[in-house]
Amino acid sequence: MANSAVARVGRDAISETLGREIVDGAHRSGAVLTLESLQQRFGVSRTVARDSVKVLESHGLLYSKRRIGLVVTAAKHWDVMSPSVIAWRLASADARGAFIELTQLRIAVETEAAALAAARRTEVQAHQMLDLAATMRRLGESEQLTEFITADIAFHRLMLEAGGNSMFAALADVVAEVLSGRTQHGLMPTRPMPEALDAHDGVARAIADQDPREARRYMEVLVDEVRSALEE
Amino acid sequence: MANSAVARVGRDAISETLGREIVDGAHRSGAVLTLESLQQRFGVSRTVARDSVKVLESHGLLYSKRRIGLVVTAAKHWDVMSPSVIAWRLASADARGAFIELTQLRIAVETEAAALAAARRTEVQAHQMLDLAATMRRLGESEQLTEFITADIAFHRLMLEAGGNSMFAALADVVAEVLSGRTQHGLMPTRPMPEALDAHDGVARAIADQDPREARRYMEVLVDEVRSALEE
DNA sequence: TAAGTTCTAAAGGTGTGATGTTTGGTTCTG
DNA sequence: CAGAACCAAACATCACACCTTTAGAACTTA
Repeated sequence: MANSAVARVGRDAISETLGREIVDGAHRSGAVLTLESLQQRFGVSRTVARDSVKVLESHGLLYSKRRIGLVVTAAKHWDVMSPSVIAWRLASADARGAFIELTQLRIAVETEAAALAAARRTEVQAHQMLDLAATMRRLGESEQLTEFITADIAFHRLMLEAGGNSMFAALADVVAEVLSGRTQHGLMPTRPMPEALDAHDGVARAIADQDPREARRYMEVLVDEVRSALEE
Repeated sequence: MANSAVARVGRDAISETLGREIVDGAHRSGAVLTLESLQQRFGVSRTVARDSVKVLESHGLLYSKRRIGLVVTAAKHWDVMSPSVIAWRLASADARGAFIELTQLRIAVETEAAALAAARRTEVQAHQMLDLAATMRRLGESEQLTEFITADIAFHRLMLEAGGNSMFAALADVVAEVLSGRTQHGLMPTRPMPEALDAHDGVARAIADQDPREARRYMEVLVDEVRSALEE
């Protein structure tokens, strides 16, 4: 039953492919596709083509119009906070731009998240944060970069979740992406700076002490470093 | 061809209804629906039922599993930043909780956005911001609350867009929602405080002056007010 | 010539029946 | 009792028919 003429492809793969193409600019805003063309191209039935389109449509990448077809939407209407769109942008030609925007978002959210975490953290979370800060220091000073980043990600995720704001928590994956991407984008020294280690410590202690103001202050230090790295 | 037994309902209305129900907790995490049950309930064909499900699926509210059906996802997996989900949450029983989270997000993003706008604004945007700040003062002092809020929304939207970060710009609608919702949630005095007017002025001037540090400082003033209102 | 009207065909929307595919459960067997 | 074999449920996909909307062409008319 293999289709020899066309690379037969699963349902998700189609929206995945099209999503990447649109975000990548392969189809300009206003460009028109048709279900028929998708059926041809991917060798699938109308049902599957429509399913894929539905996904893209609900992320705002296109909309379908009778008698016209599938109209690609301008970037300003994309659901740019959705994990799928973020992933597509990070895989696009403008990955760097996306990365910078994500970093700016992270910077914005994390100072507030630190303060929130200080106000809301549980006892267990407080201990975990202190532990992670200590781990980061140890790994950072012995230059075990991979393990360091893992701990760093866990630290930030925990902090974002401890604040009790689900929208902040939802950014944990984004932050993880940004943190592990920093090395590729030359935004990270091979050896974590002592100031950064101190600041992580400070944040953890402030959160444990339930001191939002202090937590914010230390997080500002971290974030300032990232900002200046961004401006190079 | 009207279906008399069941209230026949359009395609979008179904995902809308189900989305609200799930977000509202009417279907717990792990609950299972079937396409068949949706067809029955809404009096639609499989095609339409599947379309609706696809939308919910791409926002992470459920996933479909063979031999099982449509499984409602835990809240932590929802695409909580997507405009649809935000709207559903704001229409749910926990609207207040959603509103608070959105406000926290707004607070987080806007300080950073002010600084970004100062760095990136065009000449035209600088003038518009100054104008809007002046308009807000006039309307605020004459207690024209409705018009004031309109100007307020325009001000914040412009600022968010001026920074050039598409993720910040995407929050403009959310911020608009929060700003106009403040009155309903008792987070806003009937007469804008003079300090708030001054701060808006300050932000506008700093952005016009391309002074990120100052823009951030004034925005902090605004945001501090909102924070304290939130803590009551 | 310009403006309005009618018509038509293109493209998505919806409905249905048949068939494929996965997979949780059940039953059978050694 | 463990594991293999089997079954049936529910979604996945396909094919096809028909409905609905609507951009644009053709046509009319002032």
